[in-house]
This record gives sequence, C-alpha cells and structure tokens, in this order.
Amino acid sequence: MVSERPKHAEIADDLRDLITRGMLAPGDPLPPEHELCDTYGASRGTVRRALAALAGEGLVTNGQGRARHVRHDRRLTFHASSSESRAALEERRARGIDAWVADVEAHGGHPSQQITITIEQPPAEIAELLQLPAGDLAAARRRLRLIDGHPHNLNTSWYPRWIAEGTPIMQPADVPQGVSVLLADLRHAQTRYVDKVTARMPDPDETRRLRIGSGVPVMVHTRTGYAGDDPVRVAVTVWPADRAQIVFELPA
Amino acid sequence: MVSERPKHAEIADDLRDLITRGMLAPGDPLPPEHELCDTYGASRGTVRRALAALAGEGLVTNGQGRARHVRHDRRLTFHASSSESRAALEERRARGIDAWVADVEAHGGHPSQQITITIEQPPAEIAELLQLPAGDLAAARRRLRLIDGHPHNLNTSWYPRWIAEGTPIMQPADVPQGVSVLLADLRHAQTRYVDKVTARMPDPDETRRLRIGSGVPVMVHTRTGYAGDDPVRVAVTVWPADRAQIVFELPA
DNA sequence: GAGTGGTCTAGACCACGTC
DNA sequence: ACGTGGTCTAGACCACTCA
Repeated sequence: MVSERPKHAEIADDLRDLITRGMLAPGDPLPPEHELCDTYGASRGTVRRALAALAGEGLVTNGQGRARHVRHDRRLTFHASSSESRAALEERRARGIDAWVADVEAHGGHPSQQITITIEQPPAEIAELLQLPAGDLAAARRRLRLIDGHPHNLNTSWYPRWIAEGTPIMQPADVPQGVSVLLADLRHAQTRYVDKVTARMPDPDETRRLRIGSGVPVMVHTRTGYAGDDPVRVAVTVWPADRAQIVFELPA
Repeated sequence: MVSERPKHAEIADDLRDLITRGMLAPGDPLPPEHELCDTYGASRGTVRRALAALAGEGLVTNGQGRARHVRHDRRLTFHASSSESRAALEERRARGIDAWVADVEAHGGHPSQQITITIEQPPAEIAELLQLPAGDLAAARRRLRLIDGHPHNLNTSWYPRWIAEGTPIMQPADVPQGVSVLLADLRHAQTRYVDKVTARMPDPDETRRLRIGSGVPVMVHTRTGYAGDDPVRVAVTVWPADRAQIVFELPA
C-alpha cells in the first residue's frame, strides 16, 4: 500500500458510513471517545479529529459534557428570493412579518430576537457597499435571532446615518411594519438587491454567541438594498451551516 | 480572571489582528510553527489549531512542505443570477459561453475543464429533486473546472435518462452551444430555477480533487432547472469557500 | 539536506451536564 | 460523584518543497 489515507480520515469514513447507512440513526448517541480509541486503535487526538470532521459536515452534534449524537436534519430553509405571488408578499409585509419569521413559523418554530443598536464606523467592506466616504459613521442594527429560545443566526443591518437617524430603525425593538415598508415610507423604497453568499469558519465571537460546535462553518449572506442606484441598506446574516440553507427561486 | 479565552483562540486573534492591520501583508510568509510556539509559549498542537482557524477563514494558505503565507484575496465572483440585459445574455449563450466561463474570463483567468460522463443511480436527494421513481438511473455529467490549470470547483449535472440519452450531453466534451440552448432545442427549455446554497466541510474526495487546505469549508450550490413544473436538470457545484463567492442580483 | 508542515501518541487537567 | 467532551503538552516520525 503506497498511498494510505490518514487514520483520522479512515475513522471519519467509517463513522460516516454507519450514519448514512442508518446503522446509527438520528438521535442515537455515538460511543464515547475513549471507546472509539479502543475500537480503532487510535489515540484520542486522532479520534477527535475524525469527529470534528463529522461535526463540520453537520452529521453529529457536539458540546461539552454531553455525549455526541447523530443529528436530525433540522436545517431551516430560508427563502432569500421567493416565488410567492406579489399579492402574498404584500400581504405578509403589511402584517410586518419579515421573511425569516415567516420561514420559522412555516417550520413550526417560535422566533424571537435580541436587538442592539449602535452608531459606529462600519468595516471597510460595508462602507464600500454603502458608498460612504471614509470615516463616515453608520447605524448598525444587530439582531441575534433565536428559534424556540435557542440562538440561530446573527443579522446586522447597516444604514447610512442620514437615513436611519430619528426613525424607528434606531429603537432596539421590533419595527412594527417591518423595515422594508418603513424605508418605502421614508422615500427610500428598495428597488433591487444584490446578494452575496460566502462561507468561512466562524470567528470566536460568533462561536460563542451562536453556540456553534467546533468544526462547523458558517454561511455569510450579504444583501445590499438599492433605491435606484443608491444603496440604502446592507444586511449581513451569519448562518451556522448545520442549521440553515438559503434558497433562491429565480426565473430562467 | 474567571473566564479566560482558550489559548488557541488568543493566538488566532493575535495573528488575525496582525493580518487585518496590515503588519503581515498579503504574500508575506508567517513565522514557522516552532517559532510561534516560542513566541506564545504554547505547544505545537495549540499553535496548529490557531493556524487551522485562520486557514478556515481564508486568511492564510497552508500546504505540506511549504511555509504558510498571508493569502491574497483571489475569490472569484460567480454570478448565479445576473442583471445583465436579456440581449447580452442571449448573445453570450449564442456563443456557447456559460456563466462560469464568462466570470473567469472577466477575472482575467483561463478556464478549462475535465469531463466524465456516467449513468448511475443518483443519490436520494438528487432523485427527489428530479422527481425520479426509486431505482431509476440518471445521467451524471461531472466537470472538474480549472482556472489557469489549477482545480477550482466541481460541477455535477444530473439529467433524467430519457432527456440526456442520445444527445451531446452524454459526450465527455464541451457542448458547443451550451446545455441551456441544447435543452431548449430538445423542447425542454428551462423556465425557472430553484437555487439552494449550503456549506459544510469538504469530504475527503473533494479535499483531494480540489486540493483544499485543511480547515477550509466548501459552499454547495444546487440549481434545479424546471421546464414548467417538470425538473429537467439538477446541477450541484462545490466551491471551496476561499476561492469563490456567489452573487445573485434580484429585483425587490 | 535542511526546513517546513502533516500526522500521531500517551498522557494530563479542566469544565460541563446528568444523576 | 461520575462520565462526558474541551484543552493542552512534549515528544516522535513522516512527506513534501526548495535551495
């Protein structure tokens, strides 16, 4: 055998097979690490490396003090661009239900959020998207969004100061009619979006606030809303990859 | 100090700061691991864990035998849904330039691809999207797409057999006029797409074929093309997260 | 061949959850 | 109190790259 796979990869493959073939069903606990060490004749570090890979693929849970379990697929489908009819969309907006809340409720969960508002200098990337001169401040509306009380994603919306100041956007509470309607009332109705999707490993702050298991990546969804050619809002949503998928419905 | 951050996180934070503040510029080599061990008074495992996090965030390169370097941002922007005019789109399609090739050339790179064709039983998820009865076979057209000779992404398109068989789709070569035009000629013109984006850690096969650095996640972009209500194609693209971002341009 | 990162081991101690 | 996973150490050997 000239080119053997690394041992941690072999272990991961084996466990992955057990899961995908149903020998280990969703909800089942995995054997404890020391037992896997015996089974595979590997040290704990090697076993943990294999388990980290499975966690990163979203197949197993992990958390200090708790046994690992095969994960139920509980990914929330978030509709970033829906084919719902114009009328249904207007109706939903009129009730002040944003797209995330609608998706969570369709999924049978109970959404909530914690809001903090700041005025600060935006990161360079945000300033560029908002076409703000260097050094200009922007309003940041940060929402930690939870489902059934558990942290689910982080949403930060950035607005130029002159748009947000003196409006309900600056209140750390729900905007009753929703921000899209509010912007329209303020004569900044968004006419088009540019959505950018990337992925990376979470930074330590995200890991802590979203309680992300080690090895699980995040998707970063950045939506820039334009009123004509003027950017009026940049919304950055950080989705742990094991909890969400983003769907766009598009005409050909 | 009651709640101290883990040491690997402190090290990662420190190095991240050096990079984002420009003390370490793109292209600069990082100090070797043993030197970082001395600097931070940590063991090699701990230092490596910090470095893996930075690699996962796309900040540094890694590869056996080579020093780590601060990464240039060389992310390709892939336009999954563009606001290019109807006419420009038709013109591009007429030349048989698919969206990926157009984006690579706009970026100044030279695209190429390696194609393999199989007829096989599709994974359950694909069969469901294509609305195929259990056990039915499908045509798989796998493309390893390269930029300037370096692997960049993996694209697998699945077609129901009755659509693909006996057409140029089954040839392991470029489809001169592009698959979209071909499908239209075959009276299966796609009228709408449903795009799904998720992220996860790469599996071992992807790691090998795409030469993905350890700790770097992938985005998985699944496009289902419908002719009316009938799915005619499922295209799954695997993008290493440090090499690509996906952009959707949308009406509000 | 020297230097780099990739893999692995065998131990240790700590933090958390459950009983 | 016990068992779990989370962190860390100090060593070892191997595979690769580059001068």
